[in-house]
Order: sequence, then C-alpha cells, then structure tokens
Amino acid sequence: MHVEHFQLAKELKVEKIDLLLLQLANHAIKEFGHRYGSFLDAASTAAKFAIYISFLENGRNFRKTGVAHHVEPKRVREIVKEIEHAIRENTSLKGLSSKEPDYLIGIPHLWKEKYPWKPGTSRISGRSLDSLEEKQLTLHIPKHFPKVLLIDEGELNSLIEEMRLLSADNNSSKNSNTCSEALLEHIRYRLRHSETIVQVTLPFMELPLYALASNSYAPKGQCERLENMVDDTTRFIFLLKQWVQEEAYAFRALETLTLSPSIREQAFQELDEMLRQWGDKYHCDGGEPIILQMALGKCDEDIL
Amino acid sequence: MHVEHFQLAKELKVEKIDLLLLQLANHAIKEFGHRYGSFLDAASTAAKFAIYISFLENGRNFRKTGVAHHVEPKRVREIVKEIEHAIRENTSLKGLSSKEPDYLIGIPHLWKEKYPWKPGTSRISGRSLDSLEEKQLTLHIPKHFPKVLLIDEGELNSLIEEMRLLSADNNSSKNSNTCSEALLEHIRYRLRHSETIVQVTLPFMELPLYALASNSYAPKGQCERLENMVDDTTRFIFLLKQWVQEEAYAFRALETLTLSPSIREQAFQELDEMLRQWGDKYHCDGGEPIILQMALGKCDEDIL
DNA sequence: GTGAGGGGTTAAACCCCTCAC
DNA sequence: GTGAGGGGTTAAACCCCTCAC
Repeated sequence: MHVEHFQLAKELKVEKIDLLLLQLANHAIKEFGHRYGSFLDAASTAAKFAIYISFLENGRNFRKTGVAHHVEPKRVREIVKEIEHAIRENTSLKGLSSKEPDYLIGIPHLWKEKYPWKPGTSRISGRSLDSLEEKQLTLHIPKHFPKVLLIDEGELNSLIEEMRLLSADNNSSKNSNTCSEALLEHIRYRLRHSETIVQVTLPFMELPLYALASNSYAPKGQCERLENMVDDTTRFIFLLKQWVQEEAYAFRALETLTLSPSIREQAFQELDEMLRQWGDKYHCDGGEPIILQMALGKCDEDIL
Repeated sequence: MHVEHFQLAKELKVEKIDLLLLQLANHAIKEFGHRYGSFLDAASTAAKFAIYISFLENGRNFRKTGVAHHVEPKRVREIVKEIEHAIRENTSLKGLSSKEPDYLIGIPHLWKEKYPWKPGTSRISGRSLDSLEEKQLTLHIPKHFPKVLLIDEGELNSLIEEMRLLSADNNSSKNSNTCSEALLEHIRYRLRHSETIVQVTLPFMELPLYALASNSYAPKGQCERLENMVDDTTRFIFLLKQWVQEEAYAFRALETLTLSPSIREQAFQELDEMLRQWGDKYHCDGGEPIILQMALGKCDEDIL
C-alpha cells in the first residue's frame, strides 16, 4: 500500500523546509532502514555543528552564542567540547551514512568470513546431516544463495553484535558491547525485510534457522536512481549556495512550461543533446572544473 | 569572521546526507534565527511523520512499525495519536517556516499597532518631554525609523509575549502564556542583531529604551537569493523523486566540464538563452505543466 | 559582560516484563 | 503475533540563581 504522504503533508500546512526535512527522514528511515533514533541523532549533530560554527564566528563566546540561538551557555560548552574532541581525535560524529546503515551492509561479509560452507559438507552450523535431511534442506535453499552455513538465531545475534562493534555507528565510548533484544529484533527485521537473509524452517530442526540470501544488503525497492537522490540534492544545495553568495561561476535557472505528451520524448532528447553540446563547446582544458545539476518534472502546484 | 565550515565538516568525514542536514541546520539556525530547539523539533516532526506513513503502509500495525524502525510500539501509538490529532483538528505540527520565525516577523506590525506616534506629541511611551529632551532624542532617532513610540524593556517584553501567543510557534496547548527570561533575551537579541530594533540610551532616562528601526524583520546579510535557496532545493528533491520513480515527465542531468574565465560569461549567457528557447519551442498550451530547476557552480572535489 | 559553578523539571528515547485475544 | 498495560534509566532541552573577574 502506497500512501500519498505529500497530500497528507500539504494538509498539515507544512512549509518548504519542513517538506525537505520530511523527504530526508523518509529517505533515511523508510527507504534505507536507518533507525528512527539515528535520524534524530543526525539532525542533532547538524544542529550542534551549526552552533559550533556560530561559536567560532562569535569569537568563542559561550554566553553570546547561547543567547543568539537560545541554548544555555553550559550546553554550548558541552557541544564545543564534543565537536572539538571529534576533530582532535579524528573520529566521526553521530550521523547517517548516505547509503545504508553500515552494520547492515557488513552482515553478509562477516557471515561469509565466519561461516563459510564447502559443498559436500554439512550446511548447518555445528550439526551433521543424513542424506534425507540434506535433501529436505536443499529444497529450501535456492542455488543462487551465497555459499555459507545456515545459522540459528543465537549465532545471527552474535554476528550482529560483532558487526555493531566494528561499525562506526557504535560510538567508541559505548559502555556495553551487547545489543538490546529490541535492537536485535529490529536489525533481524531489516535483514529479513530487505531479503538479505531468510528464515528457514526445517522439519528436523526444532527452531528455525537463518540463511544468507544475498551477497549484499540492499533495501527493498532499491534502484540505482534512488541511491543518488540525496547526493544530487546535496550537490544542488551547495551549488545554489555559491549562487546565493554571487560567486563568479555560479548560475541558477528555473523554467516552467507546459508540454504535450506527444512531443515530450523529443523535447527531452533535444534538451539532453543541447546540454551535451553546450558542455563540449565551452569545455576548455585547464579551466575551472564546473558542475551542472538539473532536474525536471511535473509541477505539483501546491508543492512546487 | 567567516568560518569555512565545509572544510571542517569534511575533516569529520561527514556523509552527503549529513552535509545536507548541516546545510539546513545552518540555514535555519544561523541565517534565519530559528531557535536551536526549533530545528530539533522540526527534525523530530519529520521523523514522526515518516513513522506515521510507515504505520499506514503496514496496515496500522503498531508492533510491526515499531520493530521496523526501532521505536517502541507504545511510542508509535503516541506518534500516531499526535499526527492524527493534528490532521483532525487541522492544526500544524511543530516545524519551521521556510522564512523567519513568525514571532520575529510580527513584532514590527504589533509595535505599530500598539504604540503609534504622531509627530508633535511625545515619542516616549507614558512620558512627556521638554524641548531640550526632545532635541536630544531626535539626535538618536534617524528620520527613516518607523513612526512609533520608544518603549522600555518591559513594554518590549510584553510585545514579544503577545506575539508568541498569536504565533503558531506557540502550540495552542501551551500551559503558560509568559515567556521565560532566557527566551525573551534570545528574542531581543535576534531583533537587535537583525537591526529590526535598536537600543537607545538617553541622558535623561535611567534605563535604555528600544526604538523600532525597520518596518520588517529581515535577518542580517539577507538577500533575495538566499530566500529561495531552500524552496529551490525542496523543489529539486521533489522533481528528482519523480525521476527516481521513473515517471514519464521526469528528467535529470548532471554535467561536468571545465570553463576558462574568459568564456564564462558567454557560456552562461548562451545556456540561459538556450533554455529559454527550448522552453518556448516546446511550450504547448493545454499541455502538462512542467518545472525545470538547475544549478551550476564550481566543483569542490571533496563535496560535489 | 563573561566564565564557571550551583539548583531544579520534564518529555522522550531507550530498556525489560506480563497478559488477554 | 498484536494491543494494552506494568515496571524502569538516562541524556538533554528547558528553567532559575550566585559569584569572581
């Protein structure tokens, strides 16, 4: 079921910047499977960063920075300490990665490393199989599945915990090196939902096992185009920022028109061709590297 | 002092989506004077909204939605309640407005309404002036200042409080109708910093007074171009989303080239001209309304 | 005015559990 | 498996105050 969330957002009289935030939240949480809390952390990091910049611009004045943005001076001090610590130690702040959470990406690789399987040997971790059992098992495991052992929930949980420790998402100072049951359940869900792993119920095993179904984690419904959406948008806003600052090489255009379906294909082809020709014509070795980013689409009167 | 925060961000190995969030935080907090807490609220609202959409897509299943995004089912229920309440009552959720905080925008208008001044009468609220005093006062108040009375801090605070009550930023259920001293100080700072108001110290008054210096609130360093940056970016990501979904009318382009300064002007002029001609050529009354959004600028290898 | 310290409250992001259907 | 309820902890966004320089 696909929900028209723009429609909903519009009803709530949401402003442009809120729509953009919503788009980002949706992208991170729903499309890529970042945790709800991760998105909040990333937003908080961004806000802290803005405060830190302001602190520098205000000549490292805690009180002034605090008043300017309605933060307690004491809190400003903590924010500054946190960010300068990250700079000094060259560690990264809590944020999102553009793509998937890295503890999800890492699972297939760690699985292969820790539970490799050689055809001809038992495919279940810590258990041998007779020939009938092996036949039954084969029915459940498609040929294209990676060549790794099936593992039980405990072993999967250990994999996840190990991955979290390796990943940057686990901030180094984290007290505990075990995940909560709630978090494990969430991560198992994400892995299953994305069809990175599947649960296999075998008649001769009491508990279901897990099989690795894919060589890499990729959120469901993922396509190449989606992967670049946020990158393109980030690029766009940085280019636009140059334009706002009236830098020499910055240029911005906004055009509206109406197109009839019959000439649509032709118009797009010509536009594409035109841009390429323009690029070739003015390309000049040793010049300033320039980037052009464009999007075109139907105009939803209310949002666009 | 201008701080190169991209440089700083890059050092911290910040990902694209984090850079975009940072850009937004910077824009809202530093450029437009939104409170630190407002930005966090807006991000939180966006995340809640994403959860709500997921809840609908999951057939209104609290538990499943909770596991999917690592939120407690109980919390999902509260989020759903909150959003559906806003939809039902047609109230807006806590967010940012694209432009300035509305309690800041409203101050000049409320001031004019409550403390109008007619030349020839005393310009200080609740006090008459002799001719010497009037002369001294005139020295402090430029001619272009709006024709309103000077008021003291208490009167300014009352204006701010009244404005907060009127504005949407004050969520209707707010228990108290007074602002905290810390919040008042922040708002006074913002008004002074933006040169919407100025503090006037008169030799015959013990305490400094405030004068309205501008007919409208506009953040310092504001320019027309900045105003549209977030709107353009929001439009851009919505257009790109159409492209991701492979909708018929969506088109995306990314070109890189190098330009020498000597032909820059000419290249931009030609590009502008080309787009206009293309638009005219394919414009077709009664067709589908289409929007084209483009930005072009110097390519910072690390960010773009 | 600034830094550094003291005192406080509250929502909410996290954790775990039980029980009826 | 789901909803509805119970129990908890902790960081942090908010509030106010004092005092030395």
